[in-house]
Formats: sequence, structure tokens, C-alpha cells
Amino acid sequence: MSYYSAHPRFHLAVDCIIFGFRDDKISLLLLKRDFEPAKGECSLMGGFVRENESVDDAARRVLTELTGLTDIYMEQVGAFGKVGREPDERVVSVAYYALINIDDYDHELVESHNAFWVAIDERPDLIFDHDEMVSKALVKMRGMASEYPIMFHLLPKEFTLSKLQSLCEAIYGMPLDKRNFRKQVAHTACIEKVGAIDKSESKRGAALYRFNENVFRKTGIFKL
Amino acid sequence: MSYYSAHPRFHLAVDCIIFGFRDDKISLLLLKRDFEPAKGECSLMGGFVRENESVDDAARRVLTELTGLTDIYMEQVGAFGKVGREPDERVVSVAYYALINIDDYDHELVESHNAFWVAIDERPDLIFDHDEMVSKALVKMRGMASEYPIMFHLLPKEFTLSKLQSLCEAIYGMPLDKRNFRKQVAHTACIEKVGAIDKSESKRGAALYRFNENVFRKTGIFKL
DNA sequence: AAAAACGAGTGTATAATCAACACTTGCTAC
DNA sequence: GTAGCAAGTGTTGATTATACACTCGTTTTT
Repeated sequence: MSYYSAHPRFHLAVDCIIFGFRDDKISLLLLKRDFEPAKGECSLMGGFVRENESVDDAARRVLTELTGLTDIYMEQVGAFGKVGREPDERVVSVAYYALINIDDYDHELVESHNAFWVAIDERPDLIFDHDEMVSKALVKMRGMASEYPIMFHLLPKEFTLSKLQSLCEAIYGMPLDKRNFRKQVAHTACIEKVGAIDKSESKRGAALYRFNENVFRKTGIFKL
Repeated sequence: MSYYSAHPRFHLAVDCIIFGFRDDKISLLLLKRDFEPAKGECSLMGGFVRENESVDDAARRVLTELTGLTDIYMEQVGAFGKVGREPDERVVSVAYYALINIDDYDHELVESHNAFWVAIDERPDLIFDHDEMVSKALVKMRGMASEYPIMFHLLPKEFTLSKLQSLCEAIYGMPLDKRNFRKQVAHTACIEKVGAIDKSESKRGAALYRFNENVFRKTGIFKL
């Protein structure tokens, strides 16, 4: 196969920007690295792509290694391929963002990796080009969220409208009017009242809603 | 550097989705391959990433090899990393789209590569996963075009409003109302009349306009 | 047991934006 | 001089977006 063997080969990695929704803020799951390179600094969770594994699969594997979660919504952010982006060796990395429900992950696993949550606007500096990855992931995630109902991956299956509103406010980075917001939800067929009441966040209790994937697929309508 | 050397290495390629605007249609510059693998079939222009070259630089180099053009607007579409995406060897490819003014490229170079233009909706089947690359590039390009003034890269510096309208129609895939369109242009400070008249497309002649990058940077306003 | 605290829930009026629509102009070619 | 052709030009009605303040139901406090 001399056509191929004439060309160089590269280390290929994946890095995961793991978003969660915590204390009404978009948050990020980061590693405090207790290993080289860049031991002691903060980074995204990453790993090398294996021989017989697609790049997408590598990202899913790495996410599972850290959180224990499978079947998670992920999107590719892009390939990062500058020559000196890692100091010691050339590594090309493909970044992915993941949206997880912060109630669901495996806490022991996360602790054993020395990982921790930070609010997105309080994140520390990260190693290599991970800051750039996070910025691009945020832009891409916000863009997707304004067109497709991906935000529900950040919430439990059932949620109150107040929680959904504060999530939208966190994603779009601006306050929203409560009455206008609820008017829009009322016109969105794929968000339906479940009947139960949540009393954990208020004395009066708030109706619980859920996102109905099937209704969305039929109507294709979603705009919050 | 045993941390790194324990991990496999991969061939890394780039592929270019080269868009142009021809006969009022978005078009694509493709290769009729006179070389292996997949000789005789149609593909995107691509190439392998070199040792001391960033992935972005590889894409720019490959574009220049085919068209002779430099300083071209390009955006990364994403990394394509399925295990069997090329039949003979594993290659991970990063796709980029480029927007070029179809009057500008080096015709001899293009012919020597056996390359040709096709309208986007008349494109033949392409090898490997290049069809998927083109579809994703189109989605991304359309999304960008609806937010940022990238469409001007597809036009000569000076253009008539009729050309600009037919370009928008081609990008968004729908007819636009002439009066509404021109009203919007009139409210877009970064599109300015140049004074000259183009008589090549109509007997009466049409005013020429140009996009003013500086005005756009100041106002940040663009919406067509 | 009354009152205070707290988030849940609810409509209307105005402003802004979008969408639909048809004729006249200026030049050229016959 | 007239037929042909793309360029150019405003108004109206419909839809959508925005601004805004009080009552409800439950719990906690005094």
C-alpha cells in the first residue's frame, strides 16, 4: 500500500466538553490533572483514539470512562490540528461536547478521576488549546439549542417551567420574560404537562412538564 | 515519550468542498479521478496532512494546489473518522469548505487535475463518505451565511442587486421577493452602491454594489 | 390563628417585523 | 418607433415580539 505508507501518521485524541446545568448555570466538568503531561493543571477529559474504533466511538468511550453514562447526546465541535498545540509531541485532537443531566452521573468515577464541576463563566484557564475548544463548543451548543430541542438533555425527564426558563436564560445569556416564555411553551406541542406536581422548589408546588420526542418528530416545531 | 508512543498513529487527510456560484446556482468543484484509489470515480479534492503543517494549513495548501488561489475563506466542516471510511487503509479526514469567486481560479491547474464544476443539486455520487461531507458542508455554509456576510466570497467585488438576490435564493433554496429584498439591502449599511453601472446583464444597466468589510465590523449588522 | 414570605401562575396593549403584491423606467435591437 | 428586457420602486395587512403587575396556594413565623 505504498500510496498510503508514503504519508506521515499522527496521534489522534478526543477531548470532551461536558456540559451540565447546576445552580441555574451552565457548568463544565473538568479534570484537575494528577498525571502528566501538565500535571496539576486543569483540562478537559480526553483520550487517544484506538486502532479499531471510530473517532465518534472514542469520544463516547472517554465520556463513559469519566461519568459512567452511555447513550449521551454528543456533537463534534471540530478537529484541532495546530502543530505545537501539545508541547511534547504532535497530537491532533477532535473535540466533542456532551450534554448530560447532572443528577445522573457516577460520582465515584468522577471523583476517582479528580474531576469537578465549574460554572461556565467561572472556569479556570485550561491547558493547551482547551480554552478555545470550550469557547467553540459553547458557540456551537448555543446555536444548536436555538434550532433544535437539545436543551432537554441537560434536565431531568420531568421539570418545572421555572427550571426550563432558567435553563434558557443560561443558554442564551439573557433574562426572559416569564409570561412571554410560558406563552411560547403553551404553543409548543412537544412540551407537555405530566400532571404531577413538584414541591421541592416552592411551597405552593409547580406543575411538571416533559419533552415529547415523538410529537417533536411529527411537528418539527421547536423554538424557545 | 512513552506516554505518547503507547498509542497508535493514523493517516490524516483533508478534503475540500469548494463552492462557487455559477449560472445562478451553487456549484461544486469535483475531481474525476485519474489516479488510484477509486480511479474513474468522482471525489472531492483532498490530500494528506504533512508532518510540520497544521491541519488548517493542509487544507489551504490543497485548495491552492487545485485552484491556484490563496487567502480564501475556508471553514472546517468536521473530522470524519469511521473505521472503514476508506476501503484499503484507515484514514481520518478533516473536511473544509471554501467559498471562491468562480471568475478567479487558475483554469489550467483545474483542468490538469481533471476537475470540473457541477451544480450542487446535479452532483454525481462521490467516493467514500464524500457525499456526507458535502451535505454537512452545505448545512454549515447555509447556517453561516444566514448569520455572517460570507456570501460575498462567492461574488466578484462589485455585483448587481439581481446577482446578490439570486445568490441568496440559491443559498436559502427559496425564491425571494424583489422589493422586500432591495428594502433590506437598503437598510444594510455594509452594502454600498459603487456608482458604476453594469451593462452586461441587461440593456438598461444595473447599479453595482460592493460589500464594505469595515462598515460591517463597526456595525456588526448583516441579515439577508 | 393571623400575617408574612415565596415562587407559581395568568392577559392585554403596543411596537416591530414580515409578507404579499404590479407597474414604470431606461436602454437596445429589430 | 415599437417590442423586448431586466431594473427599479411603496403600501397595506398580518404576524410576531415586547413590555408590564397582580393574585394564588402553601408554608413558616410570630
